[in-house]
Amino acid sequence: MSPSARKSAAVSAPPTERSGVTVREVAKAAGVSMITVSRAINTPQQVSPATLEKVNAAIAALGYVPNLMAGALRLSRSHLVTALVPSMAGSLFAGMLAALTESLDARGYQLMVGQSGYDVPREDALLRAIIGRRPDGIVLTGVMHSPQGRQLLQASGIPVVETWDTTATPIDMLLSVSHEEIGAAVSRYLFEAGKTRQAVLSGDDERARLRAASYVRTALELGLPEPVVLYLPAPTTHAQGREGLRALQRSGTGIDGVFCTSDLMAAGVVTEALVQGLAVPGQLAVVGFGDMDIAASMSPSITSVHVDGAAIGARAAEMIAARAGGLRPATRIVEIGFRIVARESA
Amino acid sequence: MSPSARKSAAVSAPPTERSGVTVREVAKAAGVSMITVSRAINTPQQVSPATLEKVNAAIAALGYVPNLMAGALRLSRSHLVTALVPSMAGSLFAGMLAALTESLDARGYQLMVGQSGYDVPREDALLRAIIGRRPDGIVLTGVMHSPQGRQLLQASGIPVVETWDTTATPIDMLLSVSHEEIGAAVSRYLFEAGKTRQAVLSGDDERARLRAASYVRTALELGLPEPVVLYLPAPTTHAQGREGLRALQRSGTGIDGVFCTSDLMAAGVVTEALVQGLAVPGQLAVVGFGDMDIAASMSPSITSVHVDGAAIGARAAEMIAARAGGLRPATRIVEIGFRIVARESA
DNA sequence: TTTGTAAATGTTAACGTTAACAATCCAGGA
DNA sequence: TCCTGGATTGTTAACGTTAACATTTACAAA
Repeated sequence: MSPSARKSAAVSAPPTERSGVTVREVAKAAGVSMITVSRAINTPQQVSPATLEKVNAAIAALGYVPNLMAGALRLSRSHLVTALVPSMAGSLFAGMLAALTESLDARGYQLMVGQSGYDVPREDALLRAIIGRRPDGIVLTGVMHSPQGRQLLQASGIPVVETWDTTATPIDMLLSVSHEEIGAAVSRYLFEAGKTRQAVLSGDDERARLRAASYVRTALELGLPEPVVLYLPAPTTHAQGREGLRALQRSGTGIDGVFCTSDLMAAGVVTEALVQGLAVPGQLAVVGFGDMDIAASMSPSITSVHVDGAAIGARAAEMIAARAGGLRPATRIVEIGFRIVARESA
Repeated sequence: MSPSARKSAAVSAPPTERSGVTVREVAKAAGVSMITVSRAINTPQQVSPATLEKVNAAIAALGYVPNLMAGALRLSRSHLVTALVPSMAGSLFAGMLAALTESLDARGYQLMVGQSGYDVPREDALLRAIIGRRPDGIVLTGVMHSPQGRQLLQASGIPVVETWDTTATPIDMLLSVSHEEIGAAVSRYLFEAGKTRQAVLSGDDERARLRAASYVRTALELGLPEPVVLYLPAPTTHAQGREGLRALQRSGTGIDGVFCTSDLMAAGVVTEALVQGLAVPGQLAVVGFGDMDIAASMSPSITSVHVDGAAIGARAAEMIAARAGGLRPATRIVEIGFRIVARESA
C-alpha cells in the first residue's frame, strides 16, 4: 500500500450528515474562491459589484446560511451573550431580559438564557456548559457566591456582569441594587404612614430575604415591635399573597402594614383584605415590589418599589459590548437605585 | 527567502486573545496525547485509571473547560435547542419554557431563547442567526407562515417543532392547539350559562385573534347578536382589562359575558366590574385564558381555558431528542387539547 | 511604452475538537 | 519462545470559517 493511499484511507467521513451547504459550494457555484464568498458576506465593500452579484445569486440559489460556530471558532468571538436568571416564571426580570435582548441585538449579539437556582453541583455543571460555548459575555442575576463558580468565571476570562444585588467583591462588573436599602426604606415609609405593627411576606430567594431582613432590622431600630416574617417559596404568587395574609393574621399581633417582596403577592394580599372587609390602607397598608402593571391597575392601586430593570439590561449590554470591543471599562460598578412609587395602598 | 520561511511567515496569529486553555495544554501537562484527554472527558471507560487520574489532575490544575463550539463543529452536533417565543413578558409560555429547559437538560441539551414577533425582514435575520448556530432543534411558538421562513427552516434540515397553533401543513413536527375550537367552546359555555350579549377582549397577536374570531362566529351561529370585539396590543395586561371593559360598555350594547384572551386581562375586567359594583357572574360573566395562578386566586375566582404548556415543552424536547438520536418520528403531529376550568366568574 | 498604485482576488493555515485508523503493550495459551 | 487478542495510547485529518500574506488586474501618470 502506497503512503498516499494510506493517507486517503485515513480520511474520516463526516460523523453525521446535515444539510451542509458550505462556503466551498457557494464558491464553486459562483466561480470564485472561498475567501471571496466570505468577503462578500462580511465586508461586501471589498468585493467588486459584479462578483458580489454572482456570489449573492449563488447564496440565494443554494440557500446558504453561514455556520456561525465555525466563524466563532476561527475568530474567538461568538457574538453570544448568556444571561442566567433564577426562573422565567417570575416576570421581575422580564423587563431586564427584553432590554438586554434589544440592546444586544442592536450590537449584533444574541442572547442565550439559562435558568439558575439549582443546587451547587448542578450550578457548576451549568456554568461549565455556559463557559464551554465561549460567550462574549455573561450576565448574572444576583452575585455569585460559590467559590467554585467565581473561580470558573474568573479563569474563563469572559466579561461578567453581576446584577440585581450588591457586593464589595464583584467578579468583574456590577450593576448594583441594594436590597438592604430597599427593605429599610419600606419600613420607614410605612412608619411615616403611621403603621407600627409591620409584617413581611417574603419569597425565599436570596434577594427577597435580604429585603425582609433589613426591613425587620429597621423596624426594630425605629422602636417598633419585631415584625412577623413569613417566607414563601419563590416564584411568589397571588395565591400566596392571600394565604400569606391569613397566616400572618393567625400569628397573633394585629398587623397594620405588610411589605410583600413581589407585586403579585401584594395583589393577593389586597384581594384577601377586600374579601375580609379590611380597609386598605386604613386598616392595612400594603407595599409591593417590582412595580408591575398590576400594581398600578389594582383597586386600590398598590404602592410598590420600582427598580429599573430595563436600565440594568441596557447597561449590561453596553458594558459587555464595550469590553468585547477591547475597551477598558471606565466604571466597573454602577449603582442602579430604586424608588418607592406611592399609590393608594400605603 | 526560502519556501519554508515563506510558509512560517504566513502563519496567522490568533485574531484576539482569550483565556484559552486547550486540550493541547492539558495533554502536555498530563504527559499524554490530545486524544487521550478527549477520551478521558467523553469516554473515560476507554482510559486506564492511572491515566485518567493524571488527566483529571491536569484539567483541574489548569481550569480547563472544553470548547463546545469546536466539538460541535467537529461532530455536527451542537447540543443546543432554540425556542422562539413572541415575548418573555407574557407568562403564558413560561410553563412551556420551564418544561422545555428541564426536559432538554435531562438529555444533555441546552436551551437558547429568542424573541420573535418582529416584522418580516427582521424575522428573516433572526432565523438566519438561529440556523447559523446549527441548533439540534428549533421550537417555534405558533406556526410559521412566511414562505421565506418556511423555506429557510426546511432547507436547514434542522428538526422543527411548531407549537401552540394548528395547521394542515407543518414544516416538520407539530404540537397542535386549536384556537378556533377554544373560541367556539367558550362562546358555547357562556351561552349555556345564559349569557347572550357576549363580547371579547383580545390581544392583537395572531392566536388570540383566532380565538376571538371563532368566538364571534360561534355566537352568531348560536343566533346571538354579534359580539363586540376589542383588540388590544399584546402582551395584554391587567390595566388593559380594566380599560377594555369600560370601552366595551361605551360601545353600547349592555354586555353580560366577556371572553378575555389572557387571565391578566380577565383579572382586570373582574376588578373593574367590582369597582363598578357589577355582580360577577350575575351581571357579567368573565372567562380568561391561560389558567394562571391569579385566575384561581382572584375573588371571585376566574373561569379560564387551560392549555398544558408543560406538556408542550416536554413533548417538544422528546421529539427533538428522538430525531437527534436518528429515530424516525412515530408521530409528527400531536393534538394537545384544552379544557375550560369552571370557577366563580362564569 | 513603462511604471506605480490601488483594487480585487487567491493561497495557506489555523481556530479546538474528535473519528478513524495505526501502533504498542501485556497477559495467557500453544 | 512465539503468537493471539484485547486494552490502551497515538497519529492524522477534518469540521467550516476567515486573517494574513501573496498575487493579479486595471488604470493613471510619466
